[in-house]
Amino acid sequence: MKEAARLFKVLADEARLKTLWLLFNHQELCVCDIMAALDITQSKASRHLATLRHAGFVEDRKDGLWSYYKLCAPSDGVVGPHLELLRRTLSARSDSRALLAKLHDWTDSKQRPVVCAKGGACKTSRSGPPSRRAQ
Amino acid sequence: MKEAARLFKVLADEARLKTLWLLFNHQELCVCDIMAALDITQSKASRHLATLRHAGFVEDRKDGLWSYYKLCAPSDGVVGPHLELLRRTLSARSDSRALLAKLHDWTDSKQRPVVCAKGGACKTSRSGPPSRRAQ
DNA sequence: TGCATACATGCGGTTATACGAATGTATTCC
DNA sequence: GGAATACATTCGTATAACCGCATGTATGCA
Repeated sequence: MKEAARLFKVLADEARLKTLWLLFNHQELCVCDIMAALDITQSKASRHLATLRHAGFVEDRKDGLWSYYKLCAPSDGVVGPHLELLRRTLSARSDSRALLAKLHDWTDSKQRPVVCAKGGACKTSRSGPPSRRAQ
Repeated sequence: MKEAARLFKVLADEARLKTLWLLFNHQELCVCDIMAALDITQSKASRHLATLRHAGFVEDRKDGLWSYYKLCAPSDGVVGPHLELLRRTLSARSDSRALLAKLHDWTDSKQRPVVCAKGGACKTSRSGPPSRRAQ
């Protein structure tokens, strides 16, 4: 029962819900993707991702300088059903689609470093992972 | 999205989860029932019930001195599915059954004011609603 | 080797939450 | 009316959550 409350507490934050929603719709995302889509600072994105990771919602994978996050497999049966329900709940909302659109704008811009350099979304970085860069 | 976070925040408390669980299994309960089953103070029980009420999870009914709480009808479609999932999740847990047993011990004792007067569960009251009293 | 990048984390401040204790309110019973 | 009861609410406080800022760490690149 205490455990259930702990899990709900992790879900009780808008930034974390948005992050989960993005991960529902993408295989994996790096920290700068979350930063750009949610328009938040790097430390905030990193910390919320750490919270989700500690709670067993997501897992990370390091690749060079980048940390990629993705949803954990819904194995334990406690987190899984709630996430699935959350996914369906959010799917019907317009702000959810808007958030996805913002992420797509960002990932598109990552292909064109020039555009990104002029935009205000990226403060500390001006390009995505090397494998995704157009150059 | 912000609204979803707000609802999860209401669920992110053990006392409130326990209260909801008891209301899953009983048509309606008064504040002293929650106090006894959860072994918490009156102000704590009242406050958590108010939180659940403000969030639209439960509704209250006044009958003389007593306030009876029950679950709201799952009409809006946002709260309902999550509560149903919570209900099923908690059903499988042993501590959930223990909590129900504790409530039943209390309601039984309400039929015998003498037993309740000796117990430590009720601090400010020594009997249940008049309609349920054995005398 | 030196610098830039991507991310994690420690620190201090602010805000939100939870709590017990006490008080307030409405009701019932004598 | 007065006491007792059931509950709500206020108040002060302790704790936790969240955040920006700064720094630390590891990696990649010239």
